[in-house]
Amino acid sequence: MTEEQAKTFEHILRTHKLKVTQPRLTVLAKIFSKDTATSQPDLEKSVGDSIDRVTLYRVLNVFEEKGIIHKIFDLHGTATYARCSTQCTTHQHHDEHVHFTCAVCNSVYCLQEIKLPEITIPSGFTIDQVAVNAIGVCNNCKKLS
Amino acid sequence: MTEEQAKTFEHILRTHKLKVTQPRLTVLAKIFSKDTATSQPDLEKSVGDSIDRVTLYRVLNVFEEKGIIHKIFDLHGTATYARCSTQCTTHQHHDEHVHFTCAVCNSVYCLQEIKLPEITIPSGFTIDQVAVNAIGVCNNCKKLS
DNA sequence: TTAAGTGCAAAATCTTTGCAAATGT
DNA sequence: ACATTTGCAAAGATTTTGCACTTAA
Repeated sequence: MTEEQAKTFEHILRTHKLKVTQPRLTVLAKIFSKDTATSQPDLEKSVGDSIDRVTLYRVLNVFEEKGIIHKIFDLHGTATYARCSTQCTTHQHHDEHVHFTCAVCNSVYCLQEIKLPEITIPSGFTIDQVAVNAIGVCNNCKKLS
Repeated sequence: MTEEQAKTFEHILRTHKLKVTQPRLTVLAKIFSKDTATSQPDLEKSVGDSIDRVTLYRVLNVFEEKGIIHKIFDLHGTATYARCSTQCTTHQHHDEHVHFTCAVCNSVYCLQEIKLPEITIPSGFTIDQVAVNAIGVCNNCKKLS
């Protein structure tokens, strides 16, 4: 983690009235370093025993509550986490972007740049948000095959 | 379960080379009686101890493998199950319809009649299927509020 | 100083596996 | 009769809770 990154992460934490601690900085670095969502198991493996399993759960939960990250479930129902767009606030997520899940490597990509399709629903229903998950094979896995 | 329904369910099982057993008939009846997907916990509660928990898992898994039902994860990552459309075959699911998840009652509706939007993805990626999940408040919960 | 956060132990869930008994065909 | 399916017990995995110790502000 560079000096500059550390500054950024510290700022994120302070903005959300969270104390700056090592576990939190580590988790932020892991999640923000990738353009794909990171699964709980992957996070757990990558932090090793530098962070207690329970602490990891708590850090992820508080980040989600504060709107720093959001949770997406992959094809197997495993929780994965990705950074929120800037508009996210506590208890008010706006993750209205398309997710792409690779069926090979199971990575979840947040495709911010693609605009959401229009959905029409039956009368009597109201829509708060639309989650779109395209499932296929990603760039990376294509190359490998 | 009416005589006629029993016939239908027996036929479904035989078609997929599955033996006709009480647990399987019960689960089929539960899932097919609703237009919303049924969660594993709900199923478990509603069958009580007429079916062993382990058997329920196995029945759901074999139904999914055979393409009789499909699995959808709700907002909390809980597995829910709904009948497959007729085109589903073993290991070849075609659940390309829109799901609507009610944020109040957590029900998952399969909206077969609504056509899928077009999605464009980055180059190098290929799409196999698109899962759309509209999240909001359903008909039922609207009335109650 | 002190409220917030962490780590450990332990509990509560959720899901899978192995195997003997029961059951459908 | 015999392969399939079930139920129980037990293991494995995942997530939560309680509480004492530590640490950031």
